[in-house]
Amino acid sequence: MSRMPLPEKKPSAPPISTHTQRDERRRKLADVRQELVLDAARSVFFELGMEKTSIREIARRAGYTPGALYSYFPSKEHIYGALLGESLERLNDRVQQALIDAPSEADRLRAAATAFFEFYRANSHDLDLGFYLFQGMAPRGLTPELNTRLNTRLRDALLPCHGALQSMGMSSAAATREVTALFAHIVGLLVMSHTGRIRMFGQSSQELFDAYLANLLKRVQAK
Amino acid sequence: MSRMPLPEKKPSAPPISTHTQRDERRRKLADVRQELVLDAARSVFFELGMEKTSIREIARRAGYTPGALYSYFPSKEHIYGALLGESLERLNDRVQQALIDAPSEADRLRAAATAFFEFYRANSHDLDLGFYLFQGMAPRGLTPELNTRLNTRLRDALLPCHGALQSMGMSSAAATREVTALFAHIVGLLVMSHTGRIRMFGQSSQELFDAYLANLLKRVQAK
Amino acid sequence: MSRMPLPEKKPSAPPISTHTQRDERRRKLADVRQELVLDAARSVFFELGMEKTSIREIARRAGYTPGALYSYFPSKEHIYGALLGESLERLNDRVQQALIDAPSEADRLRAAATAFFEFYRANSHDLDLGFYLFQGMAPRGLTPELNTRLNTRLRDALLPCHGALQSMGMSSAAATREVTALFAHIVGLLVMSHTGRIRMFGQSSQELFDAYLANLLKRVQAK
Amino acid sequence: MSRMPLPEKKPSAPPISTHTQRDERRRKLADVRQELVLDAARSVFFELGMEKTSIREIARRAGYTPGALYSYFPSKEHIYGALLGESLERLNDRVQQALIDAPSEADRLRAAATAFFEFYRANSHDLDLGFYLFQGMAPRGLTPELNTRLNTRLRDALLPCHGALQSMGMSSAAATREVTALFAHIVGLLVMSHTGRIRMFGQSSQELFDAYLANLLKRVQAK
DNA sequence: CATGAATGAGAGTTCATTCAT
DNA sequence: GATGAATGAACTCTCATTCAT
Repeated sequence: MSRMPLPEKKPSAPPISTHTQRDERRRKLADVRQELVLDAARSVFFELGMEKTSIREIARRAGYTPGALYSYFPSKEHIYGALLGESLERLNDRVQQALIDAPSEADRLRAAATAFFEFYRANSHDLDLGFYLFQGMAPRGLTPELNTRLNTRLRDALLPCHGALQSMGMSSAAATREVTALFAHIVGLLVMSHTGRIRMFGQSSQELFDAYLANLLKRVQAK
Repeated sequence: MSRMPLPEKKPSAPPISTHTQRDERRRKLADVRQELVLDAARSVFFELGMEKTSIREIARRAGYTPGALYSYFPSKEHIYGALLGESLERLNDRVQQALIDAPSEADRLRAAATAFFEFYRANSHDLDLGFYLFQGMAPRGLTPELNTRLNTRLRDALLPCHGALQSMGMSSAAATREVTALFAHIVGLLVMSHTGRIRMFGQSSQELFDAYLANLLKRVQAK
Repeated sequence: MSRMPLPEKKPSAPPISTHTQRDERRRKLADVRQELVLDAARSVFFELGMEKTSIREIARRAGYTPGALYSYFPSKEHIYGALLGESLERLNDRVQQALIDAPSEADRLRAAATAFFEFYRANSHDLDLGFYLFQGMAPRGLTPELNTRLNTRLRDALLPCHGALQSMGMSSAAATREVTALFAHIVGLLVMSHTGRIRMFGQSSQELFDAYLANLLKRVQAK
Repeated sequence: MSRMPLPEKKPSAPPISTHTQRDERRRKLADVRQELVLDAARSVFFELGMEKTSIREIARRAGYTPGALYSYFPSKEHIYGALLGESLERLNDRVQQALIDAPSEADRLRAAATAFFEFYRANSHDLDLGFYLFQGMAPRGLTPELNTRLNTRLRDALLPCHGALQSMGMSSAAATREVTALFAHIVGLLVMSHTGRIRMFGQSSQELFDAYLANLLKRVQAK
């Protein structure tokens, strides 16, 4: 990402903006402004939820008029796509962070899985984002490229768990199966927590998660 | 209201419509028509999804004008409520059916859980219905009574699993915990199956469910 | 209004319902039920106001279905017409009542005018009724006969004032002028009281009415 | 963004649109269009009356789609509010105009009151506007600020009468009382004129107003 | 007389998106 | 790049009235 400095090039010439330089500046500005729109979108979406989020409101908070947003994103769906992208980056950050001080493989598994669970437990709206966009295999109105990128980042977030399981002696296939199940369990717990079903049974999603994780570890170590 | 019995039949007398008879006929007609509306609603909803379902479209398919629906249901949400109600009845039917030929308690657990899982796997829209209405503990625009009824029926569908677990020696509290986890796992698997995440990992929700169930049984029997 | 008893007529004959008798009975029943509808209409209208009054709600309170009301009144407007008719009867009753113990002509004027004012001050909805129906000279959807009857009863309620003024020496023309002005003043005060304009000026409609009446009396007696 | 000042004028240079100029032009255009909507609204309202005035019809006449009106006004009530605002401005204009050539205080009172009366007599729909919005102290869906502004302008229109009465020796409190009564009388006369009640009594609202005013003047001067 | 299902017209409002400027 | 006016389609819901039964 860093750019090599050019030590000497036309030192006497007045600093004329070249095409590339100007383009770069522009792109940077555009990026900053796009980020501004995303910030607004996130704030709206986190405050009002998916259904009540409107282009108008996002524009208002970003200090733009509705039409302006279409310079940055081709549709509402793409804004959500970008938000989801950011969300997945944050998720990966958390998971990586959690791994730093994990001595054993078992600790790595526990740390990564817990970070994953905690991320979505604490930020339920990030979960909503994913659900909104992944209704059926064809993610709403997104480009296949974006879709692939998002999928990859989701996988990435689960990779440490997979790695740990393998390191603990599991075959890759078995590890994948376990990771998928773990993922599903987490999602299930959180969805049901959101919709109040877990409270209905007098349970706590956290305890249930811990129990699942403990069982998983036991299973792995038993082999 | 009681009617004198006529010892000797008057076979020639024409069958006089009593009040109750007429009322009954009417109620049946009304029920039929309400069911017609629900059929239309279900078809719209299953085809277009919750978000794109509109009163207009339901009415169109039912052969009514939009306003007419309001004779049958006081609001759009109530139509969903009725749909969900039916769905839960079907779910309970399946679960009960599955229990009929289950000799052992372990079989009962397996049968009930599998029926539950299969119901939603095969009818993914029924799962959507529940999600739409249970956004947060306060189901959209439903009366608390209806809400309670729906919750109860959901619980009912899981009761056999709970019973089986207890019969196998679990405490009630532990059984509840396991049932909740089972429920969450099923929901997680199905939600992720819907959204293509499971295929993404090259897995099958059915196999994952079987594995979860097997583990659960092993855990129970180990005690 | 009383009905002559028929001392002896066919004492031996079995009491066969004649056409007229049956019709009479029917009419009475119809009247009773019509009154029931009006009671319901009044209660709705007084509670919810003109705008929120609906045929449905009236029917509901009267224990009928909407369609049934059309047996009694050809339109919503006619129900209002009937309500206004009743209202004017009550108004006349009050005015007549007030006159009973009025010794002098001045007292009669004061009593009648005050009764009129008080009636509408205390029952603001009765005023609304009149306004709703008399939008422009063509009273909404009423028959000319009903309209004339209503106008007559309104006049009747003001007649005592007119009479008193004449008895105090005014010409009929002058008395009419004064009565009209008095009526207008009352209506103005009440309308403005309704809409909060009088409070806005820190005044009370009652005091203003008293002042107007005092001035009127002074003017009459000065002649 | 700053532009180097050119000491020597380039008289041939074309007039460059500055930001402010463009903004101004835009605002003017917007104002014109808003006025267009108001014109349409007024025409609908004056033709069909308040109750039958719909956003759709206003839009149709203004050459817009319904949704477009919401760029100009946040709700139907706000359109009425704007209409009433204009109306009150016109009223105040008339009153001020009438005061110009009034030599004495008595003339001022007469001129102001007559202008007020005449305004509403000649433009009965302006009176309706006020009534629609001031149903109860809380003008429908208006902001408190707009409400206050409207109230103030109404008061303003009556202020000259108040001032004249004071100048003629009345206390402020007494003047307020008289102005309120005058206002009520005018409203009463006009309302009853509208609804045909005054014609019913063979009277003319104008003569009755003159008589009231004459009496008021007499009372003031008698003191 | 009464029902109650149904009509049909219409209400106000919202919103993603477009596009001339 | 940004504006903001405008579209056009859609939304849920309400209501007086009608009419076969």
